[in-house]
Amino acid sequence: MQIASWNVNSISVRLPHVLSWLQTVKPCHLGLQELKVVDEKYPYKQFEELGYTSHVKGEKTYNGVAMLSRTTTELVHDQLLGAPEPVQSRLIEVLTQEGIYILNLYVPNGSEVGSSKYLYKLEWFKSLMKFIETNHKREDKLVVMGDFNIAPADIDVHSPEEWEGQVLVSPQERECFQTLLTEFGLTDSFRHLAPDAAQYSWWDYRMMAFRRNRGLRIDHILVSEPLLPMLKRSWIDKEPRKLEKPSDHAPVVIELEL
DNA sequence: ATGGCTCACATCGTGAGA
Repeated sequence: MQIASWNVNSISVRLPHVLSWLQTVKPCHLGLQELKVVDEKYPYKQFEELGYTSHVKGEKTYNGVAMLSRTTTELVHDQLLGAPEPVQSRLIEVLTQEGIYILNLYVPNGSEVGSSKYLYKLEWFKSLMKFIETNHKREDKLVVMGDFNIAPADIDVHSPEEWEGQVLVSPQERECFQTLLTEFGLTDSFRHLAPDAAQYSWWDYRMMAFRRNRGLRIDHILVSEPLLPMLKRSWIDKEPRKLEKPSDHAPVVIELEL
């Protein structure tokens, strides 16, 4: 069973890419981030024609997340209770028929270290920890995935010296990420299966960053302890990033053997 | 060198993203 995550940077603009990618990879579940549409403008029908039903938490202009599945899933949560103001559409959680909880996240970007948006990001992350603590046990089959807007280590950064101290790589953000892993027994699936791989999931639109492979690995799929023995593959699919008018993020995928 | 792309909008410059 394949589970994937993709920040599409506007579902309206990226719909052809997402439809094409679904037909090629055929994941069982796909979490999207940065829909940038209200629910009413979400393309439910086009996905249904490919056999995918959607749970959607949209928002005007910014943010917005969705979970697409080939099998029926139960919507468990579509908001982060206790999140700082202003409330934004950044979390959606479903329960699959196999009893796997999939928590799909769009973590705030943080703008600049020390800015009010950076503080919002840290507060949001604290709320996320409380949310998971409240709603899950370590024994749960739990996938926490999405755009974390955090590159966990220097190996996840094309030029660590250029990025040192910047947002996405700051020690505080990295500490948040590591605490999330240790508190709930979660494993970074990509890093677990490829301890030394320098691969990225996001490249700036500017300065030909993709062609020069100047990227960061900030999109992640974390799995809980009960799921770890089932984890067979984890990869980042750079193909859609090569297309015309791409998202700046690539899809990330795991394969579980149930 | 503080830009560089891309997206949405009570759009045609601005805020936001990362």
